[in-house]
Amino acid sequence: MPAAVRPPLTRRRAETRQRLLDAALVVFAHEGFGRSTVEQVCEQAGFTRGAFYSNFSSLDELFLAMWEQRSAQLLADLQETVADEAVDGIRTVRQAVEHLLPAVPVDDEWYRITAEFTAHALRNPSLRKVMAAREKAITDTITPVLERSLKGTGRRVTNRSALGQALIAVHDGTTVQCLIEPDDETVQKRRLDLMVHVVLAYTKEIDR
Amino acid sequence: MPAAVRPPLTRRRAETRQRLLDAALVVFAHEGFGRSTVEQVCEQAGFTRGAFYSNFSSLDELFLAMWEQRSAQLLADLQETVADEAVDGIRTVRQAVEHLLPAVPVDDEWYRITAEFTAHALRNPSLRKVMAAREKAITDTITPVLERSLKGTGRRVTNRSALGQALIAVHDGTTVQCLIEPDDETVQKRRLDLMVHVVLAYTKEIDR
DNA sequence: TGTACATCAGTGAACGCGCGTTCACTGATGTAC
DNA sequence: TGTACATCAGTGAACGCGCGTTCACTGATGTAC
Repeated sequence: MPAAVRPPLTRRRAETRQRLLDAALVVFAHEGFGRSTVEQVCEQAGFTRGAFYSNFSSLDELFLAMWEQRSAQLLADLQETVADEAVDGIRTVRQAVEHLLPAVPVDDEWYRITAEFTAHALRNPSLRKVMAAREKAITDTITPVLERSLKGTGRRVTNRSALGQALIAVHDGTTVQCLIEPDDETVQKRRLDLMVHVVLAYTKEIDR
Repeated sequence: MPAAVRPPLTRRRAETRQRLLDAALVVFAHEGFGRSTVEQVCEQAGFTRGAFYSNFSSLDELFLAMWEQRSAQLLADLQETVADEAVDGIRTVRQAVEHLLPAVPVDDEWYRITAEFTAHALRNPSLRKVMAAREKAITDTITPVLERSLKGTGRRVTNRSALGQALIAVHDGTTVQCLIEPDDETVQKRRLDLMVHVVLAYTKEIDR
C-alpha cells in the first residue's frame, strides 16, 4: 500500500525493474558502463528492449538506480554483519581494525563499477551530490560500529567525522592497490597497518 | 637517430601520433573512454578515420599509449618542479607535506581518466601490470623528494616502500573526496592533516 | 641546387552491422458484478 | 467462485543513424643522381 505519488507500481513491474537492475550490475561489471548497451542488459535480464524503455529512459538512469540500490544494500549488509558480533575480546586498536575490515569485502566487480561511477559523477554535478551523500551515509554507519569496537581498548575518537573521512579515503585508496596486486600479501598487510595508524592518530587514551 | 627495431617513424608520422594522443585526452576526459568513438578522436585531432587506423589498431591501444605517456609526463613535471626548490626553511613534517602537496595538482580531467583506466585495468591482467609498474615509479619518485624535505625536521623514514604505498593510497582516496566536494574547505584541510599523520607514523625521530 | 622517381602517410568514399528508439500489438493482470 | 471487460506491461518488428573498418587513391616526403 504505497502512498503513491508515483504510479502504484504493480508487482510484475517491480520484478521486471529488479531483474533489469540485477542484469545491469552483471553487464556493467563485465563490459564497463560505457561499453554496455541496452541490448546486452536486456538479454542478460531475459527481456526485449521494449521492456527496458518501459521502465527506464536511459542507461544513465539505470546505472544511477542500480548504483544507489547496491551501495545502500552493501551498507545494510555491513551493519547487519557487524551489529551482533561480540566485541568483548577486543583490547587493541589493531584487533578492532581486524574485526571490522573483513566485513567490508574487497569486491572486484563492485569496485570496477564504483570507479566508473566516480568518473561519471565527476562529469555531472547532480551525481556528485549523490556520491557526497553516499559518503556521509558510509561515515554514519562505520563510525558507531568502530566506536563500539574500540570500547575495550581504552581509547576514544577525538574527531568522528575526520576519522570517517580518513578511513574512507584509506579504504578506497588501498582497495585499488589490493585489487591491482591481488597476489602480493605485503599490500594487504600494509593496508591493515595503515588503518591502524590512522585510527591511532584520530583517537586518544581515555584518562580516568 | 633511433636504434629502430620499430620502423624508423618519420617526423610527420610522429606528429600525427602525438596529435591523436592529445586529442584522446580531451575526448576521453569529456565523454568518458567507453562512450568515446574513433570518429570523435579524429575530429578533435583534425584527421580522418583512416589516419587513426594507420597509427593505432584500436581505441584500447590509443588509451593505453595516452595514459602511459601522460602519467610519465606528470611524474617528470613533478620531479622538475620540486627538484630545485629550497628545503632549508622546512622544520616540521607539516611544512614538508605543505611543500610537496601543491606539486601534485588535483586535476579533474586527469582523475576521470585515471579512474576509468583503473576500472579498465581491473578487467585486463596485462593492464594491471602496467598500473602496478606505474605505482612503483610514483613511489620511487616521491620518496626521495620527501626524504629531502624531511631533512630539517629531525625525522627519518622507517620504511620507505610502506610509506610510499600509504601516501599513494591516501593521495588517491582523498583526491576523489576533494573533487566530489570542491567547495568544502574542510575536506582539503583534512587531506593535509591525514598526510601529516601518515608521514609521522612512518618516520621516527633521529636519535643523536 | 634541381629533377625524377619511389615510398610513405593520410584521404575520403563505401559497406554493413549493431544498436537506440518507436509503436502497433497481444497476452497478462486486475477489477466489477 | 466465475465471467466479462479494462488496463497494463512487455513483445517484436521496423526504421534509420552512426560508427568501425577497409581500401584504392593522391598528395607529401624523402632519396639518388
